[in-house]
Amino acid sequence: MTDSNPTASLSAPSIHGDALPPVEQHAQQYATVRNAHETELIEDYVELIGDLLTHRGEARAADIASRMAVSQATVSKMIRRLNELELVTSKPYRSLFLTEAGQKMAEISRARHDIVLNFLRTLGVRDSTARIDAEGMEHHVSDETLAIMQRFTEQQQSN
Amino acid sequence: MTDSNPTASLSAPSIHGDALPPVEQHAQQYATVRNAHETELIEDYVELIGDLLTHRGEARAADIASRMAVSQATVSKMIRRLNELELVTSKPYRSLFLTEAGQKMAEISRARHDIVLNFLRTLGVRDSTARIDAEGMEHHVSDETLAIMQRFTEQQQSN
DNA sequence: CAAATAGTTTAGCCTTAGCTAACAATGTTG
DNA sequence: CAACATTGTTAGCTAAGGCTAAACTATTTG
Repeated sequence: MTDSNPTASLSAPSIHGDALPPVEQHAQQYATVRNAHETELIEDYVELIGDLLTHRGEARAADIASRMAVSQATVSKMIRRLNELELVTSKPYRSLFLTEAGQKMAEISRARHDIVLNFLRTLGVRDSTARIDAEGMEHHVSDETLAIMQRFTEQQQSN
Repeated sequence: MTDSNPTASLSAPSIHGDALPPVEQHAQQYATVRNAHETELIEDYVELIGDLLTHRGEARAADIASRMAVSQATVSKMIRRLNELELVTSKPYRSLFLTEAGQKMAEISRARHDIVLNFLRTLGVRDSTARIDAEGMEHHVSDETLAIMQRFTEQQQSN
C-alpha cells in the first residue's frame, strides 16, 4: 500500500508513518473527544439560548427547534435536562432564561465560537463554510490552540 | 409579542458583532455537525484499524479497546457494525482486515488527520495538545478549509 | 368570547454507544 | 496435555438524542 496520495505526506516533525502514540496518550486523545461530545450539545443549546435572548429578547422552544432543525419534542426534552443541570430556568409555556451558570457557559461558548470563526475567516475560508466548520470545531479546540488562533487573527488584522 | 427588538444588547459590543444567521443557514450548520457525529466514530475505528495494520501488522480487538479506552465488549459490538457496513472483514478470534471501502476510508481519514495535525503544529501548538485537538477537529473540517490548512503548512515550512 | 392557530409538553418508540458479567475460544507453558 | 491466562463474544442493562402522535395551553382573531 504505497500511498500516492498527495495529501498524505507533509513535512515537519514526522511524516507519513507518524508512529502510533503510546497507548496511554492515544487513549487520552479518544477519551477527551468522547468527553467533549457529552457537553457539546448542552453548550450549543445554552449558546443559542443566550444568542436568542440577546438578539431577540426571548428564547422560545419553537425558535430553538427551527434553528437547530430538530423537532419541538426534542427541544422540550432537552430543556428539561438543562433545567436539571440548573443552566436555564423555565416556566411551562413561557420563554426560557439562563441562570448564572448558564450565562457564564453561554459567554464562554460564544467567545470560543467567535475566535474560531474569525480565525477561519482570516485564513481565507469562505464565510458560509467558516460558519459550518466553526460550529463543529469549537468544542474540540483547546485553550492553548484558542489563544494561538486569537493571536493569529489579531496579527493578520493589523496588517 | 412578535417584537423585533431594538439593538439593546447588554455589553461586550465589539465581540458580539455577529447577528443571528438566517434560520435556514443556522439550521444547516447544526445539521452538518449532527451528520458528522454519525460517521465520526466509524471513521475513528477504521482509521485506527488501518494504523494498527500498518504499524503492527495486525489489528486485534484488544488493542483497539485499550487504545480507545473502551471495553472489549464495546469494540466487539462495533466490529459487527463495521462488518455490516462492509468496511472490515473478520473471522471470529482473528485479526481484522479492511475491505476496499475500508481502506479508502482509512486513507482519507488518515490524510485529513495529518493535515490538521501538521497545521496545528505549524501554528505553534504543542505536540501533545495538537494531537488531542486534531482528533476532535478532523471530522469537522470541510474540504475547503482542509485545502487552506495544507497550503498554509506548506508555505510556512518553506520559509 | 369562542374558535382557530400556534406553541409546548408528554408518551412511547428507535438507535447508538457505553457498561458489566458470564461464557467460549485460543494460546501458553509447567 | 491440562491448566491457566488472554482474548473475544453474547446477553442484558443504561443514557442520550432523535422521531411521531396526541394532548394540553396560550394567543390571536372573527
